[in-house]
Amino acid sequence: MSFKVVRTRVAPSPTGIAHVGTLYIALFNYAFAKQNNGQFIVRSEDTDRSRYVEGAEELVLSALKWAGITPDEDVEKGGPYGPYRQSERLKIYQRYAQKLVAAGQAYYCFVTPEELRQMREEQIKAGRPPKYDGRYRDYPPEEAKKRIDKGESHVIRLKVPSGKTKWHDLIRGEVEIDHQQIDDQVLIKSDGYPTYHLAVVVDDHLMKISHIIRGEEWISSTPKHIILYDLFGWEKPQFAHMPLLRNRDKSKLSKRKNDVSISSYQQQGILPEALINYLMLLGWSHPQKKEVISLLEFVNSFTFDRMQKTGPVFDTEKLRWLNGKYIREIISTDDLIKRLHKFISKDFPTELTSQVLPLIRERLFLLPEFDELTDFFYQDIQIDKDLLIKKADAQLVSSQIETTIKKLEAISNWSSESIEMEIRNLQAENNWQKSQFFMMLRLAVTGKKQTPPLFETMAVIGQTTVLKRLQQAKSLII
RNA sequence: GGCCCCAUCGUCUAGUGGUCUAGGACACUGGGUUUUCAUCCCAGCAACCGGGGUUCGAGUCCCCGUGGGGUCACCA
Repeated sequence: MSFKVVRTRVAPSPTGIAHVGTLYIALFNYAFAKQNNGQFIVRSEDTDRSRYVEGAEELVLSALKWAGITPDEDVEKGGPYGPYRQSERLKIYQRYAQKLVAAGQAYYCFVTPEELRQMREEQIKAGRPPKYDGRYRDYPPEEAKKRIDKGESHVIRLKVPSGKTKWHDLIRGEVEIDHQQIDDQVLIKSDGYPTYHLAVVVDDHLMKISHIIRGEEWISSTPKHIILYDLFGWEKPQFAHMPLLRNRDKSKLSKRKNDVSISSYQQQGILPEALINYLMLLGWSHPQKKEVISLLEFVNSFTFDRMQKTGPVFDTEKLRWLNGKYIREIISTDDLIKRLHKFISKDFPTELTSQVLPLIRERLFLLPEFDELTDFFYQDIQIDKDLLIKKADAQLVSSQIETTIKKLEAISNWSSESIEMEIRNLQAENNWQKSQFFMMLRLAVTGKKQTPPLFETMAVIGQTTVLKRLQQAKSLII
């Protein structure tokens, strides 16, 4: 290996949403580059004008940054090997394609897409594999030039040599593919844009990419790329083909069958750390079996030999657990408050945050759940009368509330400790059933069956409001 | 269909010939703590795709099946 610096890249095509699959691949590229003090690059693969979506580029970049996968070079910040947008590099691809034509390693082809389609149909009908028949392979260049000068539509195809391509894949070991499987690839389309295969090789070489870490779907295309490296006489990068993320039915992860948009996880209140952590665990495992892993730890401990070759199912039930774990154990309180900010209802009284947060933190798995866990602290509540008297008759409940009100009214230092003392004494003195009495109070004071611990909750709600709610509950019963 | 890749609990995975009556995590079930829920703790359920080899010994190596996936575009 004579690449002096490890440089990796991810090359999304701006065709819509920021996809978790892109983040997955980016994560491993980033980690490997950083581990080796190298650079991680994001290149925009926008050579398909028909699928181009305005704004998609920024979407991907901002999603990567949100996740902490910050590129060293990209379309926005540039870098020494720009431009990083393929549509701005058209002349470069043309030049290299022409070199191949001049060397007799590529050729002009005038078959139209319609003719190709027909050709394939006939081949399939005849039970043969659909393949370009190479009819312009040996077409005289002078003839071709004439037709081009007349303005005839054409493409440039690679004259794929016979033989086999073999490479050592960092994840899969030796892989060998016969060139028989490969058509004479189109290098330059009739619109003058390069195809992926030409552009990716030219750019990766020019941008000094040392390691190509990409999805398994590219394995069968790898010979096309290696052939080009060889034809140009360029040093070949290392290849690592990652397992493909799957749907539940094991098919390739798709937006039809799965939530694949990074922004959707942002909106659901998934922390970037949790998402990244979850992604690390798909196909890779920590040598000490750790499961909660920071990006930095991942960068330091990643190795290709711990990669699994099977495509993992992208099943996010574990992601939710990880998110809760980060919320309650990993990130700091101040940090949590910051992240909660855009999810908290505008009516929420900010001054309550520090008191409420400790009470609901361990109940919080997704950031937006904050509101439903805390609304009764500051909003008017609805009390279900039937639930109040479900475990005891109305008369008893009424007297329970009345006595409780008296006791609570008398408290001069309103705190969870003083509340607890009064209420526990009350329960013991009257020998009321604990679960009935406490649940009744909970319902009366919060309107909910499930809340944080009662005394602490009451302490936060405040003496006046608690008493008011108890009165209200009592009036419901009579 | 050709070619390529892959195959351990429902899911994510550990496992690189013997320590595997296969370990962990999520989920699920039961129990404990507890005024509810949640957290936490404990326990349980649950897998080496099948068949042949190689070997004293195979989840681990080889072959054949089977199954799944990917790919065969002027999309990436």
